[in-house]
Amino acid sequence: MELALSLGDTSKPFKFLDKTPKLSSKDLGFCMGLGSGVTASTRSHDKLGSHENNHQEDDRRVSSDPPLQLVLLPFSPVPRRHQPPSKTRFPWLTDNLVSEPGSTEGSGRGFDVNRLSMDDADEGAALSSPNSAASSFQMDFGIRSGRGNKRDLEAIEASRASDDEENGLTRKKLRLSKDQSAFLEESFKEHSTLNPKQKLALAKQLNLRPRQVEVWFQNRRARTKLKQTEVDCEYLKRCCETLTKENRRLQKELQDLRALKTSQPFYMQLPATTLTMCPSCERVATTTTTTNPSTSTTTSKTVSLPAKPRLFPMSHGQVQAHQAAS
DNA sequence: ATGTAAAATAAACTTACTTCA
DNA sequence: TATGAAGTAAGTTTATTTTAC
Repeated sequence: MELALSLGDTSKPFKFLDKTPKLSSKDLGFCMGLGSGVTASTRSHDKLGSHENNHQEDDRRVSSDPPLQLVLLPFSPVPRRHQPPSKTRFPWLTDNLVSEPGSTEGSGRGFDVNRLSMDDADEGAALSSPNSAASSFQMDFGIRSGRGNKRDLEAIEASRASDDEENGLTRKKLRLSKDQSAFLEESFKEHSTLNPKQKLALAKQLNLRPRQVEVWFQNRRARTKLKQTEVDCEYLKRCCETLTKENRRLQKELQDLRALKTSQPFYMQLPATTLTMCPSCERVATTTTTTNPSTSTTTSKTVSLPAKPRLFPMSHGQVQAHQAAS
């Protein structure tokens, strides 16, 4: 049994899951593939769900079982490096925001990361407004005088703390405000990873350091993966229960058939037969093993049958025909 | 209602690895 | 081919919040 996880990156679907459901760009969902197969090689540090670097290995998978795929919400397409950004309703998540001269996109938001060099921006997000995190929020992130809740005040403290850190004082770890978190969540729904420009823009927008935004996304991805793993475990548990039930049922059926066999002697002459059904064409192949008493050798032959296996004993005529054939 | 320890959560850090120029 | 920068996943640490008592 093989489990593969895709945490939102449908740009790189599992190669062995050919029946990946098509998701629209607006779909929010996770993908999980479940199938049996053999991996020719696995990396020593094989990471759960880290499929993006395993394409070649995926290509070598051998599986005849139809895969099962679980789609969960929310889906978050992951833009890879050097991949063109997908359409987004977050202008700060597009390269258009900062690149095209003459472009009006992003200008209305009141920031343009092109004005910042990499270093300037990196430091600037934290230093832009040393003592007024609230007032510097371009999008008015909820820290309003007189109404500030606890977390809002913490956000102010966070800003000051980052200043302290950069002044060489002890860094104090503080939580982001609800609005900041919500904003980051919305961004995460659009892109679970950020390119540097997006990171800078988001940091500036939220009055956070780019490093804080980066860490938040890293942690968010980890949380997503953890939750997905929990969901997967539950799903596999249910699969296991179902298969256990089926196994018990088949064992009982086998027991019944054996009892029937002892009560009807002509069965004694029948060789042991293994039925195998091709999952694609649904044709049944039987592998019949006969033992020659005189030579004590075992011979096998495979017979393809057009129909599904019969669950009832053959008629007397059929038995005779079978014996004649063998 | 209040205090406190334990558990849970989330921000930040470290390390190992991959990709790419 | 070697190398360093950049980015990410995974694991860990630690500050803060929540919960149970």
